[in-house]
Amino acid sequence: MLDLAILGLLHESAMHGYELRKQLTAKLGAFRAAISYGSLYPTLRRLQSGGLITEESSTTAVPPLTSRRGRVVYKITAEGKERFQELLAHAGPETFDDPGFGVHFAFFSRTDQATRLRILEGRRRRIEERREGLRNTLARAAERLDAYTLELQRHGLDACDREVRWLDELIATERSGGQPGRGTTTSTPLDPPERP
Amino acid sequence: MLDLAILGLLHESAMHGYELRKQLTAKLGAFRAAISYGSLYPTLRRLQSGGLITEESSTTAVPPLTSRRGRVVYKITAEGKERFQELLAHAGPETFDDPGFGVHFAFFSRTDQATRLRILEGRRRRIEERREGLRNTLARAAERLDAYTLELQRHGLDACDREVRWLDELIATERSGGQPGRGTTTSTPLDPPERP
DNA sequence: TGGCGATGTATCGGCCCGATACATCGGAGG
DNA sequence: CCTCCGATGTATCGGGCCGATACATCGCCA
Repeated sequence: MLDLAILGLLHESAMHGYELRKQLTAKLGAFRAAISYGSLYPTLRRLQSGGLITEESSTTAVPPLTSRRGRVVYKITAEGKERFQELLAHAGPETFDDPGFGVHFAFFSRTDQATRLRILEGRRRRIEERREGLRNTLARAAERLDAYTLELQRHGLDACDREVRWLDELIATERSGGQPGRGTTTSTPLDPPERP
Repeated sequence: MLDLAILGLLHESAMHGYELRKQLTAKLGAFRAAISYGSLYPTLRRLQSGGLITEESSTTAVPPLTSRRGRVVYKITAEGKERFQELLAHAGPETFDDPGFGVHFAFFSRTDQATRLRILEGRRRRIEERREGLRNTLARAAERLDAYTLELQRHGLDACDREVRWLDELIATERSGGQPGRGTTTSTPLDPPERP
C-alpha cells in the first residue's frame, strides 16, 4: 500500500524521508491519517533492498545543510517504475475501509481509462455489498440493538449511499471522457470546466 | 480496541469465538470491516492471561455438539468488567480514521452522559482539525495537484462537513437529554418516534 | 545565550490482518 | 445410501503499519 504511494511520489521527483512524509500527508490526507515514520523508513528499506529505489547520500552540495549527517535522498529505479505501473493496474479485493482505493485514486492521472473504470466499478461493487449488509442488519436485528448502535448503522448506511453516488458520478464522467472537477457530490449544477 | 469491543459483548452474555465474531461484525460493521480471526483469537488469549475473561470448555451439554472438540465459551470476570468501564471512559487521542471512536459510540448505552459528551466533542474537534488541514491543502497546494487528487480532497472535505454536522446533532440531542433516533443527517423532517 | 519549534533519521514493541490449515455437522442431490 | 458442500468452529504464521521514543541539527526570537 505504502509501496505504491512512495513509488508514485518518487516517480515525480527524488526526495528524502521527511519531505516524502509531508507529500504523502498532502496527497493521501483525504482518506488516511498521516503516515508514521515507523512505517515509512522500514518501507523505504524494503523497497531499497528490492532494488526499486536507490539511496543517494548527499553529504555534498546540499544548501541548508553544512556537513556531516546529511539527509538521505531516495530515487526511483527503472525496476521501481515497472513495479509502480504493475501495482497501479492491480486492484486487489480491498475492503471498504481499505486505504488501497484511495491510493489508487490519488494516482489516477497516471492510469489509463480502462483501469480507472475497473477500479471505480470494483469499489462501487464493494460499497454496495457493504450497504446491503448494513441494510440486512438494520432490518433483521433492529430489535436487539440499542439506540446508539442503530444510529451508528444509519450513519454508516448514509455514508455508503453518498459514496455510491459519488462513484456513480465519477464513472459517468469517466465514460464520457472527461476529467473530474466540480461535478460535485452535492447537486451543484455543472460549472464550466475548471482545469485545463 | 478489540479489547473494549470483546469485553463489551461478553458483558452482555458469554459466547464462543465464532459467535463473538458475528456479533462484532453486526455491532461494528458500520465503520469497520469484519474482525479477522487472526486478531480475535490472540486477543482472547491476551485477555484470558490478563484475567479479564475465563474459558469454559463445554465438552458437556452442548446441544448441537455430540462430544469431543467442543467449542470454547468465554465469560467475562469481575476484573474484566472493571477494565471495561475503565476503557469505556477513556477516550484516547484517536485519529479521524481510528475505529476507537466507533467502538466507544457503539457502547454509549453503557456510558454516562458526561462521558458521552466528552467523547463526542473530542471527536468533533479532531474532525474539525482534519477539515482545517484539508482546507489548507486545497487552498495552498491546489495548483500543484492533479484533478483526481483534488477531487479526492473535495470528497474528504465533504465527508468531514457531514460528520461534523452529524456530531453537532448528536451533541445537541445529548445536551437536551434525549436518545438518538430519527434526528436524521439528511434533512428528513422529524417522523413520529420509531422506537419506544 | 538559552531555549524552542521545525527539520531530519531511525528503532522497538505490539496490534491487527490476510492466508491458510484442519475438523465437524446438516442437508441437498446423484 | 453416500458424497459433496457450505456453514460452523478453532487456531497459527508472516508481515504491514502504528505510536512512542530517542537523538541530532538548524534558525529564530527573547
